[in-house]
Amino acid sequence: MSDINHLASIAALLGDPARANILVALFDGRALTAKELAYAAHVTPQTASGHLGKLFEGGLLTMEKQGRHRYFRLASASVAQMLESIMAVTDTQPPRPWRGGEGLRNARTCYDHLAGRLGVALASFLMDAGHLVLSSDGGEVSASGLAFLRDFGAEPGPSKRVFCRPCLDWSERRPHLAGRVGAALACRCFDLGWIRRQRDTRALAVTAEGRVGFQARFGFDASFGQ
Amino acid sequence: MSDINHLASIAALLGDPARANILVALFDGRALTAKELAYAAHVTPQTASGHLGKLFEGGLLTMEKQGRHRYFRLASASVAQMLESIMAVTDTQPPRPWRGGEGLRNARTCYDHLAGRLGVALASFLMDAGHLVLSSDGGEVSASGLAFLRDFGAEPGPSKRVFCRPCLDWSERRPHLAGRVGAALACRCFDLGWIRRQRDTRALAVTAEGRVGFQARFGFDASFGQ
DNA sequence: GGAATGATGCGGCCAGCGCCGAAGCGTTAC
DNA sequence: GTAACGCTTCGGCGCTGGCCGCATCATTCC
Repeated sequence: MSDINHLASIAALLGDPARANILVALFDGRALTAKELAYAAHVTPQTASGHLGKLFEGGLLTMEKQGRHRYFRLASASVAQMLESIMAVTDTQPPRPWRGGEGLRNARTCYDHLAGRLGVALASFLMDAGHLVLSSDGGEVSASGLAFLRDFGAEPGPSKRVFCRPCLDWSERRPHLAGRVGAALACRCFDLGWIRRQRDTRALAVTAEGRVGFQARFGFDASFGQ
Repeated sequence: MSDINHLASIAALLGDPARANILVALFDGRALTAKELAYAAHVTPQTASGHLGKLFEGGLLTMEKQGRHRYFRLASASVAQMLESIMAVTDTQPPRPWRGGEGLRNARTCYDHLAGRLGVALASFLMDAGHLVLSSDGGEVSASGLAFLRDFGAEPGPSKRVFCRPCLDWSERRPHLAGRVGAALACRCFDLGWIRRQRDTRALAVTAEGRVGFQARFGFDASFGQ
């Protein structure tokens, strides 16, 4: 009883377009200020402030003050996964024409890991090389995969068995690599300067070093025909 | 742009208490009539009809006419997973006192698999016996586990590698067994008559045969102290 | 055919909520 | 100190949307 109302109240928070825009803007895991989020949601700062208060109250966001700025970010990975699962539903629906930018299709972040053609290409390479097994239900990194990741500088952690969470890509409709392994891989690619975030979009830019690096290490052309 | 509005519209569908009640009532995968759902949502049939129309229009439900009845069920497993992930968020939040029935804590269905103490106990047995490895990120059935399941009559499918999706239990806070394997296991337990659905609740009843069977096969007491 | 039942359509009521303008508070910059 | 900036609170407007009573249609039972 009470928890169903709680479910509904959480969902109602996501149900307003302005708040949905705010959450999606934060979906890549960054922390943004109230003003930036107001811009992202296409509302005035006052209105955004109200929404942010509700989202914070609802436990979906965390906030930290820094001088006269307030930085907001998603409260946890489970919030990101919730957004992900809703996007999965919006996508399994009538094949509505996708009018988003081509940049988002190529490469984007999905909270803490990589998605789009880049994410799928990475996962494909690892699978083809026998480093990874992935299905819709789960996945696992092999011994050779663990060595490969370690050599690449993306050690996923100390646990003996390294499972991964697959994440169905809404643009490519193929699973890509999420979970600890996906996060470590994405983090390393940022560190190497292979990919860079862009302003005002979740789309990622593959740098010149990145194109060379992905070709050399992972054997695919990260320009995706551009 | 357009897909964010779509996300918001889906979330708005879940954001109304009456619709949330309808979806949760359908969460165990059964098909229910419009009247039953009106009762579950605590609204009149007219109101429920409106809600069902919206949910159907939004692609969250499927409907089939049978005589003068209309049976509704969740449109897909991805809808169930969406609900699951929202429940996960509602639960990772302030440790609000749980006022639900004790029956639900013991055994319930989670769309197509088993949850509650029963679900966790099953997963624990399989893990202790070396039949299953499960973490928060993923899981896998071992060769011995595959043989065990086959012998039990719950063959999960022909694929060489059998991964499982873990599902964080909101009452036990431990992962239990979802995905194809979880569904096959639950299905077999129903077939054997070990568990039975109850009216007007997602809670399951463990039958006398079930208590004997779970004790013999899985080595735990399925009465859970009752 | 007639009555009962399940489901839907319509009209009207009303609460709730999103929105912005104006004003207030706190911090930073000069 | 003064000004600029970021953010929040308050108040009022306007509209969406949930709810039910009543009526209608379709199906089944007798």
